[in-house]
Amino acid sequence: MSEKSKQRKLVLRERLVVAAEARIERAGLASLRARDMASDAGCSLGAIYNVFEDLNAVVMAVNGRTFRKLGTVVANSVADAASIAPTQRLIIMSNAYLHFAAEHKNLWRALFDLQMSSDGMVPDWYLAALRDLFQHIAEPLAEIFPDKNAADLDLMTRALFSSVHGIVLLGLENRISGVPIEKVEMMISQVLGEVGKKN
Amino acid sequence: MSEKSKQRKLVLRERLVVAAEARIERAGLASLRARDMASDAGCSLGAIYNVFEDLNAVVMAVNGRTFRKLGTVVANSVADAASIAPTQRLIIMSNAYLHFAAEHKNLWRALFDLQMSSDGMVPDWYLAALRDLFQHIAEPLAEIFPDKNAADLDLMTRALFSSVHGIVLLGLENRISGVPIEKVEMMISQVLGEVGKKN
DNA sequence: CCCATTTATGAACCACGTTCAATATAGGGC
DNA sequence: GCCCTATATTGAACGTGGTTCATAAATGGG
Repeated sequence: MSEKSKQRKLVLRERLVVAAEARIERAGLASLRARDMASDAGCSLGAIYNVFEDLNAVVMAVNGRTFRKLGTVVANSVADAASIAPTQRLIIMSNAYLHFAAEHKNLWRALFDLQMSSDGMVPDWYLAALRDLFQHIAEPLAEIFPDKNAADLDLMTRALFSSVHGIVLLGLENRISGVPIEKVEMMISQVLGEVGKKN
Repeated sequence: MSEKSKQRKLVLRERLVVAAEARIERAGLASLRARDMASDAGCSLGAIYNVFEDLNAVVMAVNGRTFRKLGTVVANSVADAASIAPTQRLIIMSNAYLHFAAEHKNLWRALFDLQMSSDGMVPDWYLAALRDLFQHIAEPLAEIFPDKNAADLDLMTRALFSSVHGIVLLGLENRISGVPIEKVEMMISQVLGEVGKKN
């Protein structure tokens, strides 16, 4: 395969990912259609399968972008906050997470709605992005609990991430909550604030 | 429509729900097929649509049963625990929630995977079941925080339910955690334990 | 027993992801 | 520039699965 071919392949992949992302963002993962994507990207239906394994792979690529954006947003939220108390930093990051989820609800949901656990193949970038996210949480936690060992810290990191994720998830699910976003912020602060009271 | 007709309709509904439940429990919501359900229940394909609006409605009926079972399990876990400290009661209920989810993973996931928020119609029994669940959580919380008003308690109830839900959700999602169930119990205890330390 | 009305049936319809035989294009040797 | 082969592109066709509906069977009152 010539260099030009690889280049065109890459360009088409990009066009397809952009098209898929726009569709998902606008109308949700469930309404993504191969034929729509193809016409958005200005290629034939079959062309999708020349550059991607299947639709799932396209969505995974979209999820990759989303995950990177999410990571950036969370990291930036505490970038210049070295002097802020660790509990506050946790709350700030969680609020960044909440607002990203609220502003890109459909893209954010796609991160978790796409099932991939079935065949056990989780791509490396997914695990890496998750590790990065966890690392940002573990840091303030290590300040709050300087005596905890690595395993305990890891467990607490996962516990808190999961808690915040759950609050955001159900908070944005209007069938369950119908709670305005400021209330969701308060819920996060409540749970994290209690943890921050040390032992 | 005669009385006998209504009776037969009800019987068929029941047979279909049982068939759907078995399929979902065994292989997950995503693998439920109308044709399979019909042959399991010993009726024709079209008969499904005589007694249910569509497949979604069948799954909603299954979810109704699951939700009732879940409510019973959680309620029973603290039925004879009036003398136990409220924080412990919260932990016991959460573990009951965790174990129900772990033992009926596919049925439990179906509770949340089925999208219904789109057309805003949430059935009454769903909201009622949720209210019941929240009530069980609010009770120990009211003991821990006797000074909080109803609105604050409600917020904290939702926050803690969401937290536990998130921990269970990501804890059972092997792509993210791969954490054994005892560790998930520990995470729940950690988060709830901190809250239980009062103010 | 007959006819009207209700109920059940499954073949057919449609939407979609995916495939693949047919077509178009590209590239290299002369 | 001209073939010819290899590679890439295409979109019609296939398989699957939810849903519908014309037709057939069953039901029940007179």
